[in-house]
Amino acid sequence: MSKNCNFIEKLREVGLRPTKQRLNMCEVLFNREKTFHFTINDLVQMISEKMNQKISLATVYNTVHAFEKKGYLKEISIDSHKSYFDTNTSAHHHFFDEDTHELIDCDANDIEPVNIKKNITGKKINSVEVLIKVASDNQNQK
Amino acid sequence: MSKNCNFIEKLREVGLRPTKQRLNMCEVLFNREKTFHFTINDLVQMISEKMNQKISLATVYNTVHAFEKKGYLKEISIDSHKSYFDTNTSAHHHFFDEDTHELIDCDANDIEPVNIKKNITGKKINSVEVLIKVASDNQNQK
DNA sequence: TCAATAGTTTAGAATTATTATAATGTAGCT
DNA sequence: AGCTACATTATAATAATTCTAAACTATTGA
Repeated sequence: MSKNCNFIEKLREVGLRPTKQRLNMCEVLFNREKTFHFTINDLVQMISEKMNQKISLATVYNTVHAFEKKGYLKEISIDSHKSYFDTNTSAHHHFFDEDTHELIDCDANDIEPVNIKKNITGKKINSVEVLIKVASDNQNQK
Repeated sequence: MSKNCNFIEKLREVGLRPTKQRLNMCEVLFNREKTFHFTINDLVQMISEKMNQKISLATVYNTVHAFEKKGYLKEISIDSHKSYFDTNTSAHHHFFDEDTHELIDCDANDIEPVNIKKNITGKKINSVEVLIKVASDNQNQK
């Protein structure tokens, strides 16, 4: 339950009220060792299970976006039909497994810093993201 | 009109029938100097103008996907709400202007080859894509 | 040249992901 | 306890995309 207190703190800090739903979301999202990648649908499922009752889709969308705006979650674009989110909000890159549709973090030393020689005049670089798509080695790959 | 013949050839080669609609799409897509980035909606607009009559959305979707499957177009994921396509199907990277929502090609020498030190066992790398998000330098950026 | 057929186009319906709405509920303050 | 502002909810609305089935057209071969 002490972690629960932490989540209450966390939510307060960013100006979100610690509601039952949000605390359950926190548990699912942040109470884990490793980075967690998910779609909204995944999350609705998992929270519902944890609460042992249905949570509204709208709540999950709203809250995920609130977390995102506050910098607790990061959106990742891989394919245009689904939004993936990442609990690791630091700058990092990804592998995407085209067979399983799974996202895997690269850590900083898996990949050398990307060296960009050109820049767009009057614009500043906000982010640099590398996406490495992988698939089964042997058989016919799509 | 000779370019039109080329397009007929091109389509035949990949097993697509050269219909009025597809030839107009070819004109819009491939009859240009520089790489072209577009969304389906952009394209419907432009083809309709060229034909001086409405083209069905479904036709554009079908044909874009046919071109994509045949390797004439490449899809690029930037934000999860829109699909962008690119007439440059070679491996290359992109700038995305968050102010104007414009995509800009990097050419090979704008960016040093990305050096990946980790690999996922049993998987082969299909593609490595870098997306550099840029926005106005001066004022408040989102 | 013409008809058969296999692939195409089309409008509109269906689907899916996401966002908006408006009523009801709840946290935090007094 | 009760007020107020913010949250949650079910449902409706919107947007992008895909499906469907009927009408159409390019190609082939008689």
